[in-house]
This record gives sequence, C-alpha cells and structure tokens, in this order.
Amino acid sequence: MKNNLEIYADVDNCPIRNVLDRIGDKWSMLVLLVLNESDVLRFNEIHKVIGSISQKMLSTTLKNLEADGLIEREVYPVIPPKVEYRLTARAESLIPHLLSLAEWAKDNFIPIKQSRERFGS
Amino acid sequence: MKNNLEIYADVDNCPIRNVLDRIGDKWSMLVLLVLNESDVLRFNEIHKVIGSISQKMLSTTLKNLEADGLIEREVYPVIPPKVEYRLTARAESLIPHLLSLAEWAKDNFIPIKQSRERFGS
DNA sequence: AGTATTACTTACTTTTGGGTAAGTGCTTGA
DNA sequence: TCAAGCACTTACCCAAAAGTAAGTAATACT
Repeated sequence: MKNNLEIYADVDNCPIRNVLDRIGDKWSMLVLLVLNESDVLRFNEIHKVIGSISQKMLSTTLKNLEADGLIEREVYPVIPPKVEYRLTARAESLIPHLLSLAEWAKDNFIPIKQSRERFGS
Repeated sequence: MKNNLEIYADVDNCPIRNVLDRIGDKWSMLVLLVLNESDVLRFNEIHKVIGSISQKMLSTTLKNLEADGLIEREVYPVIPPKVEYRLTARAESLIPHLLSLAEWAKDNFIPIKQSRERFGS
C-alpha cells in the first residue's frame, strides 16, 4: 500500500500532481471550459467573457495551456493582429472529467458552504 | 452563452472555482486519496505515508478538509493523544471524480511532458 | 497629425502559500 | 529525573503567484 502511495509524494514524477498543478491554478480550468463552450475565441474575446482576469494572467495561462498541448494558437498575419484559440483533441478528452468535477462541485456547493459556516473560521 | 459563462467569473459564488481552490491546493487531493486507500489513519500515519508534507501543512490541510465536511476527525481522550481521520460520505462521492481525473493525468503525462519540452521555455 | 484596434509584454508591487524549526502539554516507562 | 511519544501550534521567513498600470508595434481610418 505504501508503494501505491509513494508515487504521489514526488512532484516531478507524479502525473496527478503534475497535471493538477496546471489545472488547479487560478485560471486554467476556467479558460478550458470557456473555450469548450465557444469552440474558437480570440484573445480579447476570452478576456471579455471572463471579465476579471488580467491581460497578463490570460497571456501566461494561454501560454501554459499551449505548452501542455491543450490549446492551439492560430495567428493571422494581419494588422491589427488576430489570434484564435481553440481546444486540442487532448483537451477535449479532458473536458468530460472537468465537467463531471464541476457538476459535483455544483451539487455540493451549498452543503459545503454550510459546513464551512458551521465550522467557523 | 455569455450567461452560461458569467457564473465562473465570480469567485465567491462559483461552485467550481470555490471547490477547486480547495482541491487544487498542494496537499488536499493527495490527503483524500491517501485516506481513501487506508480507510482510517492517525495524524502521524498520514504524515509518514506522504513523507514530504510538513506537520504544519498537514494540520491546516486536515482542518480545511474537515471544514468542508470531507473528512471526520475522531479524538480519543487518552495520553499520548490519539486522533483518527477518515473520509465522509461526501468525500466518498468525490473520490471517483478525482480518480478519473488521476487516470487521465496518468494516461496523458508522457505526451504532456513531451509537449512541454517541444514548446521550450 | 492623431486616434483606434489588437495582442500582447514589461516593470513593479502586493498577496498568498508553504517551508523550517522550535515549543507545548500530558503521561508512561527507564 | 528525564527522555519518549503524539498531535499539534507558533513565529519567522522566503519564493512564487498574481494584480496594476503602462508601454509597444503596425496599420487604417478621420
């Protein structure tokens, strides 16, 4: 059993930790879900839809997702610039898991908030 | 469609953001998976199994999970102290989603690492 | 000549997460 | 008398995450 668990401890070689570090950051999952609903979006469109994200964070989040092969960036060499973002097949295979997690979150949101209140600070 | 997405933007009222902020931290998911495999564990047992977690972080992680109603803390009034932790039914309903996410992570770990290398920086 | 548009970057600051090391309280056993 | 065991807490520190505001490049439109 311990062997079974040891894998989790090492950040670099643990797939779950490695992937969750990315997905679990402040904006990545949100951007993936947004792109999933809209098929294809430009930088400023994502920015407007999310609203509260800064340009800087959107830029680095998109870069990270692209590095992981979860989104594709298509640049049109025009002026003013035009860049389109869409999910890759890899991301599409991830989406169902995110959605099922999101559904659990929705179903359990109220009771969890109640638990937190009961627990106090 | 915009209405569909607006919900994600507000941290306090978005279930996904709210739950993922907790699950997505450095240790919570790991502790849940560890408890899932072992049924019931004491503080120092979890500490030993994970190995790399500090007592301080284990303590706050357990406190947060308890506040969310995901683990139960049972205190035996003996000396030296004895405290047992186990998953609640709520956590058990979450576990399958975490495991399916973990499986996706395992399946996609290699290609993702390759993507990252190809991408450079 | 000046403004708008688009997709960013850069410099700077603040906030948060998390690590380290030591301390606490109480009892049992050597 | 003193170390050991357990489940923590506390004080302090550091690095990374994230926010703010401004700047950039190139062209078209007025």
